[in-house]
Amino acid sequence: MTDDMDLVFKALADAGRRRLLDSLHATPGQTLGALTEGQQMTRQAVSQHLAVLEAANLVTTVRRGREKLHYLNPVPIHAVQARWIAKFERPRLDALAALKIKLEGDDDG
Amino acid sequence: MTDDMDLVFKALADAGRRRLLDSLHATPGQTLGALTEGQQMTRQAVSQHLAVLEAANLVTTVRRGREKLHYLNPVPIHAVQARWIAKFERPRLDALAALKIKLEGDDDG
DNA sequence: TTGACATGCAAGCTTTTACTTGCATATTAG
DNA sequence: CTAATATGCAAGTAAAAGCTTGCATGTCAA
Repeated sequence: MTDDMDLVFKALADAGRRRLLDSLHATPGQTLGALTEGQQMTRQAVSQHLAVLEAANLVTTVRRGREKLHYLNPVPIHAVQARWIAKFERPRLDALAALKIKLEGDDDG
Repeated sequence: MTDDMDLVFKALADAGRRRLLDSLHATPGQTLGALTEGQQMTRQAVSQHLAVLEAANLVTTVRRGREKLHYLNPVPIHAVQARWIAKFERPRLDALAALKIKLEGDDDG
């Protein structure tokens, strides 16, 4: 019984896939080839990661001839935030987290 | 190189572990035995899941004699929200997500 | 101390995940 | 048509995850 939320969580649980989402966030509509260039993976590996992201509905694609354009779909990420993360929020933590980010630098592996 | 964020994402990528967090959110300070009762897993399986959650700093423990009390630590969840999810937010989606939750019911598997 | 209770440790098994290699299909340009 | 380009499919391999079983350690109560 893998529901939709579970697919999203599992899709996000890989740094390579999160990097692909970052890349699509920065540059929407990239092809498989373009996405592969920014990664240290073969084209096939990237393709399989994209399939996972598509299954979780985090990425939507449009075919254009022999190319496949990839777009980030932020809705599932937002659903995770609204339906799951919000349950665990405590009011004050926003400010603390912001400070922590400032001190640490804002990168994600 | 698994950084802190990656441990958190991976820890959250399992429905059983998310249920444990839910349980600790509802009832803080539960022992391993108490947490096991609400799950369809053996004590050892729950113990191993809790170890993953502890490694990600999502759960903090206090020893009390022969018991070990478990507490949810919301800070890493908030860090994920603030440092990663926030990047993908689009202003209007909050209202839409709230409506979607209302229509679907608010459960997580 | 002794027995019951709560948790810890570790080996072994099964399933899933991540990745690679090799070939197939589809599209565009000349 | 033909060659180059862009992607798809599938089998195979290696590593990681999830779970179980069996025994060990530590604590409390009588």
